[in-house]
Amino acid sequence: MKISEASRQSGLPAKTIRYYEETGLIAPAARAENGYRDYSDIDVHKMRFVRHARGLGFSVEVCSQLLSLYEDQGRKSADVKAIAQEHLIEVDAKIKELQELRSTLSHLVDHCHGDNKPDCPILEGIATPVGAGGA
Amino acid sequence: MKISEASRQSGLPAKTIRYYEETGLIAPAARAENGYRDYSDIDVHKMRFVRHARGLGFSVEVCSQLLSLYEDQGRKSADVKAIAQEHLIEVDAKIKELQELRSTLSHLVDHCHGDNKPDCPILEGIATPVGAGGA
DNA sequence: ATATAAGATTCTAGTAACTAGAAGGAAGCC
DNA sequence: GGCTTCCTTCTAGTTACTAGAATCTTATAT
Repeated sequence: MKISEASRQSGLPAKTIRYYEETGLIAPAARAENGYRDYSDIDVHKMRFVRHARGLGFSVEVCSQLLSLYEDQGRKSADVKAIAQEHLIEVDAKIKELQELRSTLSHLVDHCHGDNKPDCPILEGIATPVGAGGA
Repeated sequence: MKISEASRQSGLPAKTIRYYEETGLIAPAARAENGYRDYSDIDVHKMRFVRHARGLGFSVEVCSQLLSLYEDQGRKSADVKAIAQEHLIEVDAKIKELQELRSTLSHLVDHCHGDNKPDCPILEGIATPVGAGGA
């Protein structure tokens, strides 16, 4: 099948498929006589794997490792688990960071009147965060 | 003061200060006779404002708007509040997205034995996510 | 047969927000 | 004078695509 059909079936934009090939995440596609890329169902299956892995927030580089493991019948599930756990830790850290940021932001918003006057606890809070100043 | 001191006091790397100047987020610095950038305490104060705003996750572009409002004595706090609220919505969306992703990831990790055998629910879960297949 | 539209190819460049490094001039200190 | 550090500018690399241009192929309609 041609790239547009592979795109439809995999859920990856055609541009992204070419990009993944160019950067080595997926293997170079077979070529039809006219030079067009020619994909098999297996190719599409791998694209979907990549799309789902990306959707879980794995970097392209890690997706590449996961795809290798997926294709390696002799893999150890421990290797996969280690990668996933490491990612989980990063995700947790990111969530925590965002929650803290959200909390600060939310407090600032709550204290701002939001009227025609220039007094603004949000701007003040940014300029002088609590615990950034005094003794 | 020179850029290294402004960097120290503001918490922004010198490279970042130059970058912010180049991209217009902060005004071009005054120059000493030798051509070195020369900063005042007010400049540093603005840098800190920017650093904190960035720390709250505002984009550089929005930081620029916030800085303008901060410098505008005739501002309306409603304008600031609108910007902050919009950002809060985005942060909430991002947190939700990460939490959902975390949940999926965590389930997959929990079901993987993590041993020497190739059977791996994580890889299977990526290849065929629940609810991606059948009737 | 031809006109045209859709889909394929490649290459370049732009996005966000820096960060690293190179080449070279200036300052400070012994 | 020499050494180290700091300053300057410019270029390029990072992550993961996305948009657009120029060109070629294929399919469809008349």
